[in-house]
Amino acid sequence: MKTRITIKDVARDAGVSVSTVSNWLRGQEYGLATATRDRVEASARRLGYRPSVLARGLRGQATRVVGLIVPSVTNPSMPPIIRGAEDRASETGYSLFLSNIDRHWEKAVTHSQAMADRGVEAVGFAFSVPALDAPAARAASDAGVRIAALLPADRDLPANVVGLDNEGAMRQVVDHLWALGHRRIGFATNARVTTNGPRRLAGLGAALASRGAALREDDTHLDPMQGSFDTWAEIESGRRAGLTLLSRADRPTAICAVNDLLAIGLILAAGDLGIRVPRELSVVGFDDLVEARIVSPALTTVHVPLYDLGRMLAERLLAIEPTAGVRVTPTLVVRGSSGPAARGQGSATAGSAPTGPDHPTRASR
Amino acid sequence: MKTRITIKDVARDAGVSVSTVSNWLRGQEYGLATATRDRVEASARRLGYRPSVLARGLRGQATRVVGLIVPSVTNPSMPPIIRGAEDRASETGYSLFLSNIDRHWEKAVTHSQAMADRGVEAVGFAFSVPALDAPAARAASDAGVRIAALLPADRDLPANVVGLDNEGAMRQVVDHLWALGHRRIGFATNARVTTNGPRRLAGLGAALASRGAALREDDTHLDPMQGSFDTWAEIESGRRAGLTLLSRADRPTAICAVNDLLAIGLILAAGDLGIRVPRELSVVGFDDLVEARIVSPALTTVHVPLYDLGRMLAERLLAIEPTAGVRVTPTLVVRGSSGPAARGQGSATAGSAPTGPDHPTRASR
DNA sequence: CTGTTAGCGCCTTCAA
DNA sequence: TTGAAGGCGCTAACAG
Repeated sequence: MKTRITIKDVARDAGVSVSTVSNWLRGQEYGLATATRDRVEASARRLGYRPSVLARGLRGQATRVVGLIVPSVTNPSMPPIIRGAEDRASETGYSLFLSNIDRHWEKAVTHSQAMADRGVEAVGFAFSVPALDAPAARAASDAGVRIAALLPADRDLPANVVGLDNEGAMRQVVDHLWALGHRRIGFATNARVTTNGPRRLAGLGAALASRGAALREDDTHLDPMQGSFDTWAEIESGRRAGLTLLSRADRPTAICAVNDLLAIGLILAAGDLGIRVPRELSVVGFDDLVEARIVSPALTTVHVPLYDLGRMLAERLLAIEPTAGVRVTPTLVVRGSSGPAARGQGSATAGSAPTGPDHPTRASR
Repeated sequence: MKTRITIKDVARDAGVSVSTVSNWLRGQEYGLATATRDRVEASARRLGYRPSVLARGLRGQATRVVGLIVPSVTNPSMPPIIRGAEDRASETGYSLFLSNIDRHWEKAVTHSQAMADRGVEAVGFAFSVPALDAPAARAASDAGVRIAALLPADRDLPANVVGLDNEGAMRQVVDHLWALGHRRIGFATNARVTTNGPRRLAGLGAALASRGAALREDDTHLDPMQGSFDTWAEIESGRRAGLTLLSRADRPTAICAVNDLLAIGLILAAGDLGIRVPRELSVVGFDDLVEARIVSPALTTVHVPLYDLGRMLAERLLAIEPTAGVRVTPTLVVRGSSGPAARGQGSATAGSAPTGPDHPTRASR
């Protein structure tokens, strides 16, 4: 445990005053005699001097730290977002505080305060606050910290918000399924997906309505999903939803899931019931996680540019002035889990390989 | 952007001196008159005072921040580790700096310096440094920062190391496969898995040798895996390995993968080649990611307690004094991807369902 | 029991 | 072009 070497040590070693070293630190703006500069630079390097960001921050300067609060690190959609944010931040020499709240929303308040106490310049929320004026966000901004968030894109898009256009995405999903002949499309979600879930459901309903069809009440299922918070639990919730929606003779020919995890659960449920995907049932997910390419059949899903979302969020965290909100419309990627609607509802049609026909326009895994 | 309220404001408001407030802050150790304490507490609460961790840190106190450097956030084995570390840290009121280096090992140095500059008390490395004396770790400890790491458990287990017993795990794998009649067991890895990979390979060899069998050179494959760093790329590298190892009439009856991602790739490769798993080929993974339960058949794999590993690592980050190293031996979990060895190598035996027999001792998904 | 004082490492006027 | 002094918010002696 060496004792930290300070600006003073460098000054003494170089035979100059501390402020000279300080000037040198802050760049060449103030003209320094080249000789002096070299001396300072030499001793700084030789001593292995590293300025203390702590002390700088204390003086009201930039601490070069931003915080990110995520609802759940283990949710597979988060890592790409985190990576995007971290990449963007570190490009500008910033570090990232990460805070996982495991969907205990009340923790967001304490964690954002903890961040503020540690002098972060800004804190970002990844899908965690329903609105920017939620308690956690308020706590942060009361502490003089900038805030930004990743949210569903509603009609008005506040500054510093990266908004996900759920409705636009669901419209694409319906376009796709409709073209395949599906008229009865169901929806599976759970109580966990609180911000995007309702929008996706509403988006599905609206898209169907615009074609004169309707979303049947009994074709939607919201799993209560209490207890464990982990990824597998979310898949299981999709499976339960699937069991409920599919255990009827009169069932939809396609089901959209609120996210890929649920969709994987739906595929498992279909397997449990001996329903073949996509021949007898089409399944569409949301997010386009790696997992979507692992299940079989591979999932037709809405590709959300998670990494970019993370970058855009960090962008707003780093900006001094509020930045205009962006609306991001994700795009559908078609894989093996969706196919032509079965003629008679629930009854299989003939032919084709188990994994379904490989349509040329389809994405490979 | 309010101006921050300081200890001085509280002091003035309560009509006491700053040091009285400071004493109050640091707990009741110093006897304070109850009346004074109440007054201070009241004004602090009313003003919404929050002590600055920055200033405290400057005074050489605890900053209550630890750092964690991970090779890749998007690698599915990391989130549980991060969650474990974050949970443990926040239990004690600590915050976590997260740093993603996307397997650019040289970044570990700059990032751990950046953390040190920001006054972290300790930095942890998750599988990222081959040894505790690597440059990044050295940089941190030169700056007077404690360090800890998650590493393969070698013979000697230094303090502050959480060591994973790869050899013990591979022994269990071989026990299992051997009992199923497998005598030729292959191994698939890639150039990315640098710390655990070689140990797992060696462990497999040793376990086979102890039974008088040998690991054949041509039954092992190391995919170079250049380019993209994402999860799917790792799965693809497993697929390439599988294609190489399995495209021969004379092939092993079982293959172990260095991790679950590669194992999933092996299953895909088997599918490509029309080789049925587990009837004609057994596949065993490592890590027990959620993904292992998503593929079909579900993966027989080594369950690594990632969350606990994260906690144990954080435990060492938080401890002032070096803590003894721990050796963690993961345990095998048997699922659908392993089964009895085919009689004639490469030729299928009769009977059983496509997904393989559901042996009673097997774990369900 | 409470107040005064002197820094922690750095930056920022203001002089020299 | 360089130096001296003061202060950021807090703690830690030491007085009172």
